[in-house]
Amino acid sequence: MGGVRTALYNYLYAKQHGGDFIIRIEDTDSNRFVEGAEQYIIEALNWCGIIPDEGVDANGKVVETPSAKHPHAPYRQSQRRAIYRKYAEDLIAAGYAYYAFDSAEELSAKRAEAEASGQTFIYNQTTRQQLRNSLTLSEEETKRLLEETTDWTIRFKMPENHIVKMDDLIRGHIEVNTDTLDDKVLWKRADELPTYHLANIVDDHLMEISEVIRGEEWLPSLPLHYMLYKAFGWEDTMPRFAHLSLLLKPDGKGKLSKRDGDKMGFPVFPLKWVNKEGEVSRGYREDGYFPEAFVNLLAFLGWNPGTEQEIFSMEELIGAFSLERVVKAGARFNPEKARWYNREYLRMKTDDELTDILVPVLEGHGLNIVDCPKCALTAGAEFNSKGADFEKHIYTRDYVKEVVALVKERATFVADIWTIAPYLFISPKEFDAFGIKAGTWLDTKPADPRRQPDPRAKVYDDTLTAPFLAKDADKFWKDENPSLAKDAASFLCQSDLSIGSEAIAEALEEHIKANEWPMGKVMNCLRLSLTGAASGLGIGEIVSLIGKKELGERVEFAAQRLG
RNA sequence: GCUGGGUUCGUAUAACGGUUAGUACUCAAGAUUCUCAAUCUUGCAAUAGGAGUUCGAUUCUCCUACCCAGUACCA
Repeated sequence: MGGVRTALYNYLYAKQHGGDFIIRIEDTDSNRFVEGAEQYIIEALNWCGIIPDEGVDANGKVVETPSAKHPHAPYRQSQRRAIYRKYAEDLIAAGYAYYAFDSAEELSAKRAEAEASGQTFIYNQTTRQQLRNSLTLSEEETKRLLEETTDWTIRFKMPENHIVKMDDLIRGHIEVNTDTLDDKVLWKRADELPTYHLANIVDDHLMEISEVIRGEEWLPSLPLHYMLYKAFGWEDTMPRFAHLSLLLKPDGKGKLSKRDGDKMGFPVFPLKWVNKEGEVSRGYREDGYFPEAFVNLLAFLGWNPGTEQEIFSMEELIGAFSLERVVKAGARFNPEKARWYNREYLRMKTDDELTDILVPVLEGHGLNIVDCPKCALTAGAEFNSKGADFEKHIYTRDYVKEVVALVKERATFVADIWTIAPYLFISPKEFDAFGIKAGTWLDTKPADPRRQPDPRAKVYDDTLTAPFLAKDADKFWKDENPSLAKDAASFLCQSDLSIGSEAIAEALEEHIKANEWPMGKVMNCLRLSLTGAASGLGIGEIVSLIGKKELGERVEFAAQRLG
């Protein structure tokens, strides 16, 4: 999420200023190569609608050879090896860097030693004179080691007592004394690759990068980067910098990590990711978020337009974004608000768009959706007036669309439409004892389906044959006069159901009142019979969709089952 | 430890020296309804602490506390 947000801000900034958004793969650590990571990044950005102008071709592949559209290729630093060494050597020739021959083991031993005596070992101007490098060794010795050993490095020679004056687009002016900095490794002989610091500065220069918008973890390296630009003599074309605060975990302390998502039940990855060990991290895409909602909520994590508008399309974001309005403090991610954003976007979608997404979900639950009634003829479907065959589980797309129109205002994700009202597709075979005990006749409230996956939905998937608790049935069927539900149902069967759900409900209510039946009880018993649950859609709406035949069968089945 | 950055309702944020400190999410209550949602209305809730500058500080300065990052031959 943090990475996508950083990319998004870069993209918005670039597009707003008529610039290009370039993808460069900074893979200079051969030990940390992760199979598939590069493709994942490109796919994730693509899903978000962040389309690079340069660096990635139309097929989503990182460009390796220069062309008019991709003049700075290759865009993988591992394929730019040849470039960096020259620049590192130039730095040495100019006295800004030196060869260091201390092995990684020697250095970590020194660090451990210093730590044991309560101190910190730093490779800097006070220690470099006691270490093995081209500053302390003779020229011949240096030359010999360069040829005979393969694990030397090139380090930046940080000057003494120099105040580096920096400007950050978000944080303003910052000053740091070089005495607090160390001699960073710029180039490693072991894998013939530069470190981030060198590769980044060289490539940003070569690729004519004008703005660097990156995470706050880079702020401590900024003075080094300033010094490098100065050493190269590139100060005039140095990019401007902006350091973004980090995303924090929803509770407690620290920055957002993969584990938080697992623990709190929300994704921290844009797309599902499976690592080498087979560990699965869920993704926003797979969880049912709209990319527009994801982008919108990410944009607002650490930025705001200063107005009260909260819903922004990518186009609007490009217009409104500004680094001046990026917040300096770390932003804590709020999963509730994330869901709210998705709900808002779901409501903005047309019924057709939502239906397109819902159909595969329904098919995944074993339902058959056909585009037209005629298509189903060969399958032998017998549709009700709305286009549903409950026995064979075949439904027209138009029927699905009606369900979408009816249920979407209660849903956060498209898949919720099924979870909220499976009974609009499948006859309930089991009845929710919890629902019977809840509702009006006993004083407990059912769980809010918004907050949790509705446990009642499981009734349809898992427990079709689970026995209904006899004492609950007793309570329901005998004490609450639900036989009136049967009478109400037979009234409906004799009525015209093509008059619309509101008219149906109205007629039914009049009938109940005329007979002086208890309204709430009759209605709720009817709902339980039709849906298997004690709460949900309006009776008129349900009846209008499922039709007389299904209505009669469901009430009859409920009476048998619960009676 | 050191260096740098940060700190406004529970959360995201607004107010860039003068406001009854606003908005959204969450939560609570009410209206509505056959239930549950949705919707509408109302409500709860914050300037980390302390000095200073100023007629006046959320806003500027300093100190303290706390949080974050860096301190790798990682990015």
